[in-house]
This record gives sequence, C-alpha cells and structure tokens, in this order.
Amino acid sequence: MSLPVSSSYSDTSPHEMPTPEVRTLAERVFHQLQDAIVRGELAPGSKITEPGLSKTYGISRGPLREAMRRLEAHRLIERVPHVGARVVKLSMKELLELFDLREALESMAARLAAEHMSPAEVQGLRDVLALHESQADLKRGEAYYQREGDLDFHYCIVQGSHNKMLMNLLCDDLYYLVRLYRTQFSASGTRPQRAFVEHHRIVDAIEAGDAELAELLMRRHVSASRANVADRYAATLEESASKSQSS
Amino acid sequence: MSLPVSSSYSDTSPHEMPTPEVRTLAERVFHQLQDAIVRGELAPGSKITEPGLSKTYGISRGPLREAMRRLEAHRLIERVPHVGARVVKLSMKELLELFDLREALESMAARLAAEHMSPAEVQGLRDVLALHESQADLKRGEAYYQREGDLDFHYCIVQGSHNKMLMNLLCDDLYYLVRLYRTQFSASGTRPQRAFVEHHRIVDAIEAGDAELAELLMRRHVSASRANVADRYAATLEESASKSQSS
DNA sequence: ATGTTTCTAATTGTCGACAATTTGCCATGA
DNA sequence: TCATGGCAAATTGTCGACAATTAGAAACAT
Repeated sequence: MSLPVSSSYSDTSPHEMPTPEVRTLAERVFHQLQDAIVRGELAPGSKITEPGLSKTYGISRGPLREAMRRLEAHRLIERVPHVGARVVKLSMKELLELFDLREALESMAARLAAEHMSPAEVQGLRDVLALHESQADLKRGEAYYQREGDLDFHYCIVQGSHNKMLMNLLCDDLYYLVRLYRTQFSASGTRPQRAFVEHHRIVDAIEAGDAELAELLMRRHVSASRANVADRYAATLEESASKSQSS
Repeated sequence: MSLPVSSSYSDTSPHEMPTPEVRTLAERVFHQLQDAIVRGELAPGSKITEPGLSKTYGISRGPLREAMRRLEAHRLIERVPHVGARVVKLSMKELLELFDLREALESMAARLAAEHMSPAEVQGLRDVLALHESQADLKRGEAYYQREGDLDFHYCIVQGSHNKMLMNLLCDDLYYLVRLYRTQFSASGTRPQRAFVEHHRIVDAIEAGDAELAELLMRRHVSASRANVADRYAATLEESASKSQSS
C-alpha cells in the first residue's frame, strides 16, 4: 500500500477551472486521467487497459472503471464492450465538426452573455483579457499560453450566459476535446494578435448589451479560428507530401 | 438464478431509434432504466438506491453502477458522492434552456442537412412525415404520437446533417431529456397542425438545398415549440392559482 | 506458401464481501 | 422547548476473485 501515486495533480496550471473537489478515489483518478489525456501524456489513439491503469494509479479496477466511464461520457476515450478502451483520436473532419458546434453554441452564449452579464462580470471578463494579454507580451511566440488564455476567455463568456445547460455542454464536454488538440493546431502567424482584437470587440458588444452584435462577432471569431486550424492542417499535408516527394 | 427480469424491453414503441444492441448486462439495464425514466415510471426527483435497483433487476451492484453512471452522463439522473442518486427534475427555467440549446443546434442541423442530404434521404424524410401524418389522422387528439413523431422528424434532420458530433450531442444527450418532458408539456391547441405545416416547409427548404431558409425555419419551429411549452406552463400556474383561490 | 482452426493468454464483465461515509434518530443537557 | 452530541442503520465506495469473451499465436491442412 501507500504507492507513490506521483501526484502530478498539484501542478495544475492557473487556468484550471471549476471545482477540483475530490471526494472519492474514482473522482481523483478521473481528473488525473483527464489531465494526462489533455496534456498528451496519453497519446490519442493509444490503447489503455484496466489492469495497466489499475497498477499505475494504485487502485482497484472498480473505481478505475468508474473513472473510465466518466472519461467516455466526456468523449475523451472510446470503449468497445469486451474489447477495450483507447484515447479518442479525432479525425480532421471531426475536429472541424467540433468547431462548427462551437460556432453555434458559443455565438448563442455570446448573445445570452450580452443580455445577462452584470457589470461586475463584464469587468471580470476584461481582467481576464488584460491578464492574458500581459502574459502574451511576456511569452511572445509561446502559443501555448495564448490558447489556454483563449479558452479561459471563452469559458468566461459561457459562464456569463447564465444558461446552465449550455455551460455543462461546452465546459464539461466540448472544451476538454478542444484542449486536447490545442497544441497540435494552435494558432499561428498573425492569428493570436487578431484573436486578441476580436476578443475585445466581443467584450465591447457584451458591455454595450448589443446581443446581436456579440453573437455575430463570436460566430466570426470561432469561424476564423476554425479556418486557421484548417489552414494549418492543409499546410501539414502539403509539407508531408513534398517531403515524401523529395525523398 | 434465472429471474423473470420482466423484460419490459421488448415492447418498445416503433419510434425506438438506433441500436438496441445489448451485449452486456450493464448495457441492458441501462436501456431498461432509460426507458423507465423516459416513460415516467421512475418519477422525476425520486430517489433511486443501488440495493433497490439491484434487486429489482436481479443483477449485482457492479453493472448497475455502470448503468447508473451512463444515465448520469446522459443527464437522466443526478448523483452526489456518498449520498445517492435521483431522477433528474428539470425546472421550467432549465427546460426552456434546453429549448434554447435545441434552437441553436437544430437550426445548424437543418442548414447542414440542406447542404448534405442526398435525394434518397430527403425521400426518407418525406416518408416519415407522411407516416406520422396518417397516424395523427387516425389518432386525432392524441398528442402522444404527435410528439414522438415530432422527435422522429427532428431525429432524421440531425442524421441528415452528417455531422457526427452534432448527432451524438442531440440524439444521445438532449433528446432523451426532451422525451422525458414531452408528456407533461406536449403540444396543444392548433400547435400540432401548425407543426406539421412547419415540418413540410423545412423539408421543402432542405430539398431545394436552401440552407439559409432551412436554418431559419427550423429556428422558428423550435422557438414556436418552446413558446408553446412556456404558454402551457403559464396556464398551469394560473390554473393552480385560481384553484387555490376558490378553495 | 497460404488459409484455416485451435488453443492459450490476456482483458473485460460480473459478483459478493468489506470498509467508509452519511443520515436520521434518540438521548442528554441547557 | 430547543440545541447538541453521539449512536445505529442504511447506503455508497472499494476491493479481490471468478467467469465470459476476445485477440493473437501456433499448429495444422490444403
């Protein structure tokens, strides 16, 4: 007993969001696995076995299965009866589908946020923006922080919608998937700067209570982000094609 | 052993959708419980205990917990660690939030369906419409069939979007919740007839490949449905108010 | 050499028992 | 009478063992 358990759970980034709140073994392992997957420590597509994880985390298969079931619910792993589970691996088609979903849901969130956010909440939103902007200044070129900051921004907007169902859907289900692929296809070129500008415009619209404009701007923002990912993917394809040609 | 198990699982309505496909105990119980909840046999808000269900379905707590976990993932029950689980009970606010989500997601589905559905698929959609219309003729006044038929229609549209993520979200997560409350606040007055007309207009737009129109019509359709539910709820409130006044 | 079949090992599914936590009740005290 | 503390029952969380199923390898036949 008393495994090291290597609590890589304390060094969560400052971007960690709601309630870590761990009252049960299954819950803790769920968060640990979620973190491991999102960070890429468990590669997309890799197979994970119950005895393996059971040993790794020093728990029995009972709570582990519960954790895996929750991961499956969040679409971070895929399970097949009697066969096993593997870390989800989105195709580019699915990744773009995910962005389409975000476009529909987050534009709705922006509209609701413009209608429902309190002045205090708007101020909090501006603070988040300022914080990440300063971070981006310090860490120029580091796309990682930019992307995490971007998600923080979107997370705040969704919270501001005051729509519990929407919050659950986006924050609990979709954003973890987005984070899974943020490193692979993070923003590039002039996109980070433009994203910052778009963020500010969106907050302006929300502060002005202009729901329609907020919705439109958010739709464009997500759409532009999607286009950026698609471009980077196309570039990757081109690159690998020319490489295999030259070799 | 060899419990009766009272397979109330065979008498599913013709509206039952994708793959019953039951390869494991946990899966079967999951479907049974899902059915029981959606049908109202397990009342919203009622507490469910593991030993109780374990006896009822004649299985051990292991697979039962797995089934419950899946129900939780689909938001049909809510669990609190060390306390227990109860059938979800949506407030009117949450139910209306659900309609807002549907509005955003299904209008998107309609747009994609207009862009991607094949002629054969459109024909299938018309068949579904015709089928339910004839059923409505036979069972005039029976709102039940109308509502189930309505969901079948929406289900087909979502399938037609060819967006796997969207299909999962709507069909696996949201529609079961909608079904849970369809009996309580089913369409009333002239709403069923108008819904039929709206369905046809939507299919027309999809067949014409007019994505923008299909999106708009679907948005209005869901919005009208939402308004109908809100009206019925307001009427319920008024009624109970006048009743308590007169008594 | 290739395709099929069988068998073995590993993994998942299921079960019953034990430990930990919560809830409600009851007694005790102010 | 009400508040507080602790006790007891029930429920949930966890564990290890056994059964069922699958995947892969080895042996065999064609």
